Amino acid sequence: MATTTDSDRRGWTQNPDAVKHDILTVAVSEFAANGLSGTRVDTIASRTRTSKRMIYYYFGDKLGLYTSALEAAYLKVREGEASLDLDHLPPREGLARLVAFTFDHHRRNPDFIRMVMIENIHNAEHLSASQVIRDMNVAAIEKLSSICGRGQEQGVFRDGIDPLRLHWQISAFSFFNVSNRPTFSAIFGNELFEEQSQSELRQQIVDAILAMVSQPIAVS
Amino acid sequence: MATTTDSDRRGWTQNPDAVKHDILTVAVSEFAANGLSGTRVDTIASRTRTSKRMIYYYFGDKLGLYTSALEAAYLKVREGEASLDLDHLPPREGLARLVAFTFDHHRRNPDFIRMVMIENIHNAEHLSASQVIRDMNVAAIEKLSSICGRGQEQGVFRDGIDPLRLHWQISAFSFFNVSNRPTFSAIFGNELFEEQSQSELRQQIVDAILAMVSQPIAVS
DNA sequence: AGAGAAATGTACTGACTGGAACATTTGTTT
DNA sequence: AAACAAATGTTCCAGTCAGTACATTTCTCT
Repeated sequence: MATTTDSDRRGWTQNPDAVKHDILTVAVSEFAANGLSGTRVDTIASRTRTSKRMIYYYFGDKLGLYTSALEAAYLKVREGEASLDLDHLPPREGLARLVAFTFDHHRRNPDFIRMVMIENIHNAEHLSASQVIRDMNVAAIEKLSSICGRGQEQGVFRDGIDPLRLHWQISAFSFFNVSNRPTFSAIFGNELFEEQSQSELRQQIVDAILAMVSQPIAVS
Repeated sequence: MATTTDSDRRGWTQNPDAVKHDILTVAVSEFAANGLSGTRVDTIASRTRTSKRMIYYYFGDKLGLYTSALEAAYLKVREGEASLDLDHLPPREGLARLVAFTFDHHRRNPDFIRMVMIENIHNAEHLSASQVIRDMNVAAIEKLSSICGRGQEQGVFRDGIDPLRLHWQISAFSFFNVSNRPTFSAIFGNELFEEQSQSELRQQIVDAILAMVSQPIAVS
């Protein structure tokens, strides 16, 4: 709930950007909470400073709003990731930092995770339509690629690492940890999701990833 | 699609069990495809040999049907797992087999995965109500526990392994691989999901898990 | 200032959808 | 066989909800 900076619409002044932004913020939260068909346009409207009329005015229909909300969610999260600068770190530390960051970042952005879950339920058909999103994510892989490249040059990483697979693995842990928390803790209890355990899990994952990129060692 | 054994209702004979089973099968597939609020009771009914009337007769309301479908999905999948006997294998092989099996089993049961995804979107509130499901899953952990115990006795596994965390990690990989395939391949292409890559991923995961339970080795 | 465009308010509707009412048939028990 | 219970068929309805029609206000440009 950011204090609307440039837009304190006192009394009553037009401010299209603020209105759009307001709608999108609420939309993300509603869609993330209730899914595409579970969300009511009227509910979104009522949580907004504006009216349902404006939703249709700016976003056409429910699907248009959903797609925009999806993009907004991706954008916000990828922005957070961009703040991470790893190039000045040695490869192993850089990778460790990246993994730990990803783990935490996912935890901090449950709405984003939920939007992705929902999009997966819908077979990513709306995401596919968004070039914006594709570009952002490819950029994320490049960061990983660069670390891998440096690591291999310096001989601290093994050859033949596929950055995409690495990304897949890092994501798997970090994503699952948030996405499946409800069922997991309904079945096995909440223990794994308390702070202490989460720290340990994060460390475990960092170690696992590092082991995976290291020179192979025969295990007895 | 088992050939309805005891129930070929030729002409017109009552057969409550077959009707219930019929409804549940369709319900799982519809709910898995469209989510809770995205699913239409009428659609389920029309895909059934019976009518909407019977859905309400046996399951009360939409939520009741959904809950039963969820249980049915869990039951079917856990049955498949029960067929896996690992006690006669040495611990390392047993664990490797379990991990590989889990990976494949999840791939073979996308509807189950989707039901769990949906349930997570709903914060597991319906699953929480089902004692049946909790019991089944706890049983799954016990299988893992037993392998760990044997491995530690024999000195091939390190001490302090927590079976629950192990399960968490195995699930993370295997689940994510199915649940996030749509978004992942929309963004990065389908390469990782072709047979060849999937085999390699599976092996990679088996190795990672085995490394994790092995006696620790300092890595340069 | 005034005219056209952009933005917003208000009230409404047509289709969809979960669920119920009412009626009938099939099975079971004594 | 009759009476009761279980199962099924048919029809309809009342609430919900995405989307629209129509009217008005604010902004921008000349």
